[in-house]
Amino acid sequence: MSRPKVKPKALRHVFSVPEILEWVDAHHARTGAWPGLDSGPVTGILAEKWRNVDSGLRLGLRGLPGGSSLAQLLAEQRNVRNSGGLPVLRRKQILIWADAHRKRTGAWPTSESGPIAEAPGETWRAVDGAFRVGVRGIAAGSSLAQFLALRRGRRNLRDLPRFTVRQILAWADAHHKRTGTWPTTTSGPVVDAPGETWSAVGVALYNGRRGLPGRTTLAQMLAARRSVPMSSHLPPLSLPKMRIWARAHKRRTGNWPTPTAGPISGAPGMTWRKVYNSLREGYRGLPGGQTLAVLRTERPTESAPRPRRSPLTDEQVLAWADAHHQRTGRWPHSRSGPIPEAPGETWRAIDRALHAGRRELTQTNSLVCLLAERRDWRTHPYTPQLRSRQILAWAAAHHRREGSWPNQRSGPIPEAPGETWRSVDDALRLGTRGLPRRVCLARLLAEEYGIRNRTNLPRFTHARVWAWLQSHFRRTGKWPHAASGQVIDAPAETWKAIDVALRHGYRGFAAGQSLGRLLAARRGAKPRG
DNA sequence: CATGTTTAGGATCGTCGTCC
DNA sequence: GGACGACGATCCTAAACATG
Repeated sequence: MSRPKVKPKALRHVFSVPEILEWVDAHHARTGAWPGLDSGPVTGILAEKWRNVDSGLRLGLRGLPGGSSLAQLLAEQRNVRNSGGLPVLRRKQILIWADAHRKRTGAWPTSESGPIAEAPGETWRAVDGAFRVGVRGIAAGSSLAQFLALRRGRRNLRDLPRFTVRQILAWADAHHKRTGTWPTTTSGPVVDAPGETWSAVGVALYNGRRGLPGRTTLAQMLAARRSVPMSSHLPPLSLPKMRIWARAHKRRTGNWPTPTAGPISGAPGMTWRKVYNSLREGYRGLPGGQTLAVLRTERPTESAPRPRRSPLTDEQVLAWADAHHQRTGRWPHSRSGPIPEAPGETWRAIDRALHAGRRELTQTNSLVCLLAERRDWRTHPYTPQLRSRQILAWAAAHHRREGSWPNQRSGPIPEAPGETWRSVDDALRLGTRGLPRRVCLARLLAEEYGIRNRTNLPRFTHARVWAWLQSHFRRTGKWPHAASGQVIDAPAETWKAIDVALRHGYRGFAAGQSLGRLLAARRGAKPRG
């Protein structure tokens, strides 16, 4: 039965503001931090705690004037941020900061943009938080992204305009009218829709984004709705016809055509870039490996008999590939250029030789295929199919090892070299690599193992919470509060989480309540001891 | 208990590299 | 030129954390 010892009044130290500031500075010099209420004893003064100093400043005890606080003193005298008395954020001021950020960096700020250069102590995350939660004079229910979209017309990733097939066709028609060609996914920005690109349109069509059904492509759509021939089914190009185009170009401009010479007159939709690509890569019935130069000769040269090339072995090719991998950190592919270890050889030549089974190499699809088989290197066509069962087994292993379930940020999967949790999550979301469509890792784990995640948290109801409250009271004889830890009848829930949900309006509750208020109301309504 | 800030992680968009 | 997986960047909700 020890009672707290109360020091006789006469022995208590009398404080003064300059003296407190001395202690404050000493504390800062010693610890690098400013003292707070929980900083314990004040060094240099016997049995005084910072909490006592604060009380003195607040209540006007021990010779102090009162009406202040430790935090307020630090804010006024030492310019320390006081979370209890932060200045109101003005929307106009935020716009000035945002404009300055954009001028300096070329981009609008986001919540990830860190400290605000023009406002020491402030961060973009805190500003975003103020918009969401509604603090410091700002109404709740918005966000930095929404604010900048409203006031500066910035595109908000989470609120992008929906696409419709009709709209895309109208843009495509305008593109066709203007340029004489139909757009492709590499056509750059959509002129009639600022901010949009044909690449984004293509991805949205294929993956079913922004209101589109998905699983179609720009080329398929234009083939079906505008009778544009699909590039993969284009008729062969004939050398004589291309020579006629080239001579006409020479007559008109004085020069032989180059890949950048633009559209070909008399051949709607055709460009010199397309001709060049087809010659080089061997599309549309052409052999490949040629340039526009072949169009300059009058007669089809029999392309100078190819010098017979020395035989190779798979092992030799693999050794060069290993050297390339060692040097660059990547495996070579058909466009990796010359091979330094083998003067005169290029990866393209090797790739073609492998394809044709020439030069005594084992015939295989390609260089990539050889590396996939012999070096266990994974690339798109060789990415293995995935099975939900396999993914669940990896997840269970992760859980055994880490004590937590994996999510999209969990990094590589040790059981599956080359695989990451992100790549698995992407495949599940898009329904690729043999997986059923439109699931995600979190939902798979929820459905198969009952693992909670942020989007499938059960809703709360007042009735259920009231039942938990009564049960807690029956078992412990006390009513729970926010710090009471786990809910006995629902071990996955905490009283803290329930309190926060009541306050902010999460998980089915309306905002503006609290555990304490709920309890008071219920007990008032039906007292139960 | 109130106020304010930060973290964890789920969802979405768009670009890039590389293959055919 | 199209396909398609990897990846970075964002934006959002829910909850934890920090301080007074």
